[in-house]
Amino acid sequence: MMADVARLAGVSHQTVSRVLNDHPNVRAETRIRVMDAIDRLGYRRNLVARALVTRHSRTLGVVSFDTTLYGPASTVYGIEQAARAAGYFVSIVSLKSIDRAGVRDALDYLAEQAVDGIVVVAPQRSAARALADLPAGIPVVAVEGGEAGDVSTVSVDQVEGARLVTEHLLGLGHGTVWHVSGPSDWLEAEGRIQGWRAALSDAGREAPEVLSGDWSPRSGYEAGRRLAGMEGVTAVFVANDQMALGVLRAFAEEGVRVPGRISVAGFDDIPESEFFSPPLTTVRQDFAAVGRRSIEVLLRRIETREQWVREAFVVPPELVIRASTSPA
Amino acid sequence: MMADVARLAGVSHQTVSRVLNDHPNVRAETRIRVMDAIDRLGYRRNLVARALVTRHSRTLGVVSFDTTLYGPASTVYGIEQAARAAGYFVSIVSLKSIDRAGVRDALDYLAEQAVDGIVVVAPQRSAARALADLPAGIPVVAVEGGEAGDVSTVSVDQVEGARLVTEHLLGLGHGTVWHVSGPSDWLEAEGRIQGWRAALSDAGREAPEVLSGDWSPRSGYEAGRRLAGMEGVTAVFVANDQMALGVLRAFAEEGVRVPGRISVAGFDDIPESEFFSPPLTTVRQDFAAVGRRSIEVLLRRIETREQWVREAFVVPPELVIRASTSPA
DNA sequence: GTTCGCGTTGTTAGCGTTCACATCACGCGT
DNA sequence: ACGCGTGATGTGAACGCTAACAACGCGAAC
Repeated sequence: MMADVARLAGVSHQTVSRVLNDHPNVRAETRIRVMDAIDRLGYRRNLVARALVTRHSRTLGVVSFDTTLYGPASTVYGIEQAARAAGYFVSIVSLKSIDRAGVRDALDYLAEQAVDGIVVVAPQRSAARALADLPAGIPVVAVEGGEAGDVSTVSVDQVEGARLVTEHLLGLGHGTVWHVSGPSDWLEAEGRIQGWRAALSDAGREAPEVLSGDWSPRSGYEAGRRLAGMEGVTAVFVANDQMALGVLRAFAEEGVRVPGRISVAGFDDIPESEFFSPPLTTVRQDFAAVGRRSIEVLLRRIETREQWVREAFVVPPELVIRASTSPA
Repeated sequence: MMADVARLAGVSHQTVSRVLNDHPNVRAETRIRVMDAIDRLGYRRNLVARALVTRHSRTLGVVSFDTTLYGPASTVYGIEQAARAAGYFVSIVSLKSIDRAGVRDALDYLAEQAVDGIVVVAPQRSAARALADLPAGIPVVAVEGGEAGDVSTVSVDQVEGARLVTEHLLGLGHGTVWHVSGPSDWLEAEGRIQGWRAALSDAGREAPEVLSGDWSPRSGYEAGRRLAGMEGVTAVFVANDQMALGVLRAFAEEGVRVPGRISVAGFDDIPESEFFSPPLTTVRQDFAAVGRRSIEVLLRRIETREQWVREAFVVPPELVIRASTSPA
């Protein structure tokens, strides 16, 4: 412990502390002597004791949902990188299902651990609602979350992304665009539906019935079977790339040529999309940027005790055009 | 803090502590009074102070590489679930590149935070080597790691998995099986090559030249182009599903029918594989089991101060046969 | 009726840091 | 020669909890 180092260096424990914290008022020679003692003893400061007195753990909590999926995994990755770069640890709680109680528990759990702040990746309405009753006093930022509660949010502009693909398809001359959506509880699913609807109505087209899936390739496959059997479908916007893969599979089985007979577009731009058959037109989300941004926002709140203003940061999506879409 | 609760409940702080720690010798009535005071005040104990005196943080560290990939992400997810179920927090460090220095830094970083134990997801030889010089005194378990250092390991039996696919292909009557491998620094890549070689040589066949990739769909695509141009290739075992997707894409472009002319098999069974065109024969790895098992091993080491024996746990892989492989 | 044991509760002393303040040496202005 | 400011260092307390032990009351056993 610190006292040992102090003894070996012939100084007081406080001086050792000063060296460790880069306090200016330490003579260069003393500093060297202390440093020397530190690595002679292989001393490593005890951050727990430090956290006790400073009341800062330099740990951030992250609550996320199924970090097995590409989106959340990438976001969490971005968060972790940014946090570590800023000298913070990241403690993760990954929920199986996001319901209000689950989120509450996770937040409590993290609060107990005395994290300095929390990032909640809350893509579901139910999760967003749980943010209404937060443990008091801990800064929180929501990623991909809704407007619930008194919390700043960072997210990719889903509406805009959906609008981009839909307009792309309409621009190719398709009379209308069908949509396979995500589960209705998800804010992202909702945003994509909104953008799709908006683009259609701006073009004076009527929105066809929405087919809905659960993000999984299988649900896309099932939607694809239905679409293949329908008349006059020439363009489909699928709410994520995994489901789009399922759609493509169903079309392949049914002998529906893509993009020959039906154009298909996805959302996310997972690494695989470029190699689907055919390569998938999709919307790229910069998850890393979202992660970075959320940490920025959170740290600003933590480090400056500034007057709190609720903000909503939006990261722009990017349309990636590949071979799965073509003129009508 | 605890004193407030004690005052409100009319007991000493120590009794509050006892209630919080489920100490047996507290009168039922007292316990109730204390509990009552606790949630009347919204009191939450300070785990930092607790950790300082108990010298256990109930936090585990996880060092992983690119948690964006399906395998690591799933493993980390399994680890987190298991750890939380056991009442431990999980602090994650996700490395961009795994070199010895990077792993060392991560371990140091976690050691400073006073984690009770560390799981290193160390699928690369260089990472495994870094385990040789660990911060002393902290229990460590390596996942997918090699035999380096004095560390227990938990992993899926790569050799066996590769053997299973290769035998499956040979059993279908293919004269030999080509292989697209992962990067040579990866232990998993090596294990898969080994199993493939073993199966071939057991069947008295010669192993063709290995094409090597970097796990990415693109590298699989490039290998696929090469294979498509070669004579007499009828079966290919690709070291992961993402690269297999690339291979399938290349074959589709070159007009090589799968499995008509060439059978293709992968490794991992990512959720997408079932919906590739054609659905991919592959080897399923139970990442969740690996995660759970590694926590079991680690906690046993932490909680019982038993004599330390190095162990290597192996989780069996499972062959999943789909439409991408057929008789020669 | 005294003693013993046991269940329950209280008291005190740290855990290893940092913070606030005290101290000391030294140089400078007057 | 004196006081005073300033930079370098030391001292004691505090952070909020648990461990160890002490103390107390009460029923059983002699």
